[in-house]
Amino acid sequence: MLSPKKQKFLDYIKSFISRNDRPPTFVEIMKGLKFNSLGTINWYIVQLESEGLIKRVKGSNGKRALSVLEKNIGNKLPMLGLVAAGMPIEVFDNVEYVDVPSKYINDENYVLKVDGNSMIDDGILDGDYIVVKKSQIARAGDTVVAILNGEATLKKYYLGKNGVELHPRNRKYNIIFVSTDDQLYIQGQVLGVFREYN
Amino acid sequence: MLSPKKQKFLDYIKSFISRNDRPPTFVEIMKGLKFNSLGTINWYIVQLESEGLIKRVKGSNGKRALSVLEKNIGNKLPMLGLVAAGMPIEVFDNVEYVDVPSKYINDENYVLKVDGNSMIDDGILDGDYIVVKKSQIARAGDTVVAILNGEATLKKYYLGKNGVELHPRNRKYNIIFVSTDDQLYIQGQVLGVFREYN
DNA sequence: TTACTTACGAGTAACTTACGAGGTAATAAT
DNA sequence: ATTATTACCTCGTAAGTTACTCGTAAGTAA
Repeated sequence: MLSPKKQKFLDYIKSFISRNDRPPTFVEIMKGLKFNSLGTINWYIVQLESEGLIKRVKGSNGKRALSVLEKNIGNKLPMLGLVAAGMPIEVFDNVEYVDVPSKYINDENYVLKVDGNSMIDDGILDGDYIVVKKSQIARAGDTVVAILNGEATLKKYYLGKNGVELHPRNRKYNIIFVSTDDQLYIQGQVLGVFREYN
Repeated sequence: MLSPKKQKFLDYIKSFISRNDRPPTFVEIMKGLKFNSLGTINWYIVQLESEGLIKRVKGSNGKRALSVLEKNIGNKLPMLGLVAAGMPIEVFDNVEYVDVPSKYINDENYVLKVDGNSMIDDGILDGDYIVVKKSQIARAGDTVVAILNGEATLKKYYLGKNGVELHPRNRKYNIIFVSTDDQLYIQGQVLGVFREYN
């Protein structure tokens, strides 16, 4: 938990970057935050770096520059894209971060937005968000994001007599029996679902 | 069991953290709780720590050493009880705190666990958690927690020709037309739903 | 040179901790 | 019926630590 002053310092850097599309120099921070010494700025930078919240990188022209790591963006996970039945996952180019319960915060997790109704009988509706944990394996009964022959899909994973079965949860769709000819990758396991009302 | 004064003290810390995203200083607690001595604050802290409800993070002493145990930390809201169709809300006596997206953290919100299937067609299943905002009013289309003649229920709120209608979202249940003889209290508006998989 | 980053020593205010003392109120002992 | 005893709570202040700030100087890359 960051002290208020460090938080303010970090917020300034973030907002500077979003305003100017480049990180501030030490002098700019000093003026913006009304400090009187570069030593103070450096002290904060060292502190924040040691706490893993920012890192220093070489700027484009060789001068040093700061960059803020994504991980400090609140209790948020990247929403990587849409998952819809029968389509590759559509990845957004500018990733949004969405607020999730803090227990899900972890490097292995990400968020997808659900497109379509293939899981409607499990209460996963079009437009819901799912928290996915990267994982190549699944247990029977897990809800998983799978890539079958290049197409992504959200299904329940089961083991039947003849191997893996992917069950949609919508009576209109059929169970998929995965044969040995098929290429199946489990991409992740669904940990949670959430939905917002306005 | 905690004495009332200690409970109040602990509650103050918890609510401070959820309001400000950081633990209070001794002075802040002193002012907030209208004590006149830091010694009193320290006495409570020592007491609560020895009862295992609080811990100090920074070893010996130092600034901002106060921190509440994980159980109470973070983005949690009280889960006040169960809401089931046709029953008063069942209030738990020892309130649990559940993790929710941080945007929902605020004194007006709380969490209920859903018991029953009256909203299944809206993807709200038995066992799901709902985030509820205390509110006596509702807009048409809102999902609300309402008390109708003493019975709590989770329904969608609409205005029909003859006044308020409460719609379940399960074909097996009927729409409730609220008459002027009925006592209807809107208790809160549902802001979000979430569900966990194991 | 110019524009910037790093490093260091030292000071101060903010904050926590320790300690001694005292004041109720309830229960037990005389 | 008075007096200890104990648990619970409150105060004031001194001492100890840390977080933050400064100024200055040296280092590094275009």
